[in-house]
Amino acid sequence: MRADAERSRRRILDAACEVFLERGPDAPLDAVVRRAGVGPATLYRRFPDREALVRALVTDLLARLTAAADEARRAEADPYRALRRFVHAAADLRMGAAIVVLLDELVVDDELVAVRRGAVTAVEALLCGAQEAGRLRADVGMGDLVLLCVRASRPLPGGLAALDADGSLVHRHLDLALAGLAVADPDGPAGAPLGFDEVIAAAGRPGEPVDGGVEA
Amino acid sequence: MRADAERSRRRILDAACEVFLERGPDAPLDAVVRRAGVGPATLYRRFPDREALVRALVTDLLARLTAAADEARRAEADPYRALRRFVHAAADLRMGAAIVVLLDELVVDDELVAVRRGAVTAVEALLCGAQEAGRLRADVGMGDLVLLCVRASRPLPGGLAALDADGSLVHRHLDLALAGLAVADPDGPAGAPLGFDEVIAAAGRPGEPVDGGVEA
DNA sequence: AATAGGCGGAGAGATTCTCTCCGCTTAGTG
DNA sequence: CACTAAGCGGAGAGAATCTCTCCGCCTATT
Repeated sequence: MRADAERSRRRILDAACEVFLERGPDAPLDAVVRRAGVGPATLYRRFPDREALVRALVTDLLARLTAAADEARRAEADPYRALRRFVHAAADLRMGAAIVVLLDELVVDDELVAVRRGAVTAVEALLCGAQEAGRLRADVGMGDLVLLCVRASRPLPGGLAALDADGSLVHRHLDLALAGLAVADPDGPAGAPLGFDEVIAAAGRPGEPVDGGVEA
Repeated sequence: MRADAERSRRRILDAACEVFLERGPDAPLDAVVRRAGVGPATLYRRFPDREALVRALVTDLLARLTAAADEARRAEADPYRALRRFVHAAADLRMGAAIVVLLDELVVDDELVAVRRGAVTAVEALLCGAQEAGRLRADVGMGDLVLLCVRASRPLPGGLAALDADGSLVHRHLDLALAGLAVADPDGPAGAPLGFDEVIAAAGRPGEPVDGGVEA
């Protein structure tokens, strides 16, 4: 693959990540094109349809996520610090996008299951490590962690996004949230720990129409 | 105003709140109409244009928010519990919507400034109370609190929304996050406390085009 | 029972989105 | 340096969506 083609591909994926994050998985591909600063033809040549783009984006992100988890595990001896390092990296990767589009827009084929399992395993190792070391409360689950990342990595709505142009606020708020996950418990959070499986289950069925309201 | 008209109005405002929250302030009014289960004419009769709808929604939400803050203050003797009660109420009100649309879509006239000041004052009282009582870390500001509420009260993207159909997860995660704001500090969060004024400033200018990327 | 105000649906006109064709540009190769 | 094949952006057709209005039926209120 030619160098400029690879560069275009990267720009499109990055743009798609942001756009889907901001406007949801149904965002016009037109918006992706504009954000990426490429011509429409370039997108459609590389990704024949929306599904192909989404799939490429998701597998790309999951792979990078797995790599980040492994890196964090290697780089930090203390399990809590490792988890923390990973969570910050995940925020930088805009992990939320992977999850959100993964969820309804795609039929989960074997390849996707495999790459997803890889990511989950790597992150679980971090989570369990921190818990076994007694640094993380026992009543939080993978799902809580994932949702924390999803919420944190979404860009702020509207003009608020400008507040975090350099991405430092995300990290501040992640730290605050992590402090809540650490053992130090005043009352403990309401409800039971949320597992990853429940998240997947919610994601399983292709996003039922959300207009709902009063149908028939 | 006739009873059914009042009911329609309420349904439209509720629907608009959800739709703007999910799809951003540029969401088609068509979608609001569908969600509300009313005819298009009903919306346009009540709110001549998008601006009128947004304005009504924002003032309505800010008023309810102020009421919630006062109620929390009265209902709980302990300042930290009062703050906590308020934050949960704010999440139920989908406070995020008020902020987001307030921010770029509207010219802030005097009425809006007044009602906003009312809300800010009420919430500040809660925050300062909890801090003076030594129950809340001193290095968090109004902006942090507001952004916490904004993040927490947004519906989860895509199919994840189904996870929290009954709204209980929001409260769990708010509790976790609040625990992070409480004094118990392992390291303290990165960065300086975020004030409310900075949030307003970010919001001040009407949402510059976000497509950006490579212009000129 | 009368009536004024309210309601939803159909649809015109404008806008936006998807996707393709085509002539120019650029990266890799000998 | 020249050649060539791959890549690129823009213009634009056709489809889809969105905004907003007219109109005939319905239903609170007196």
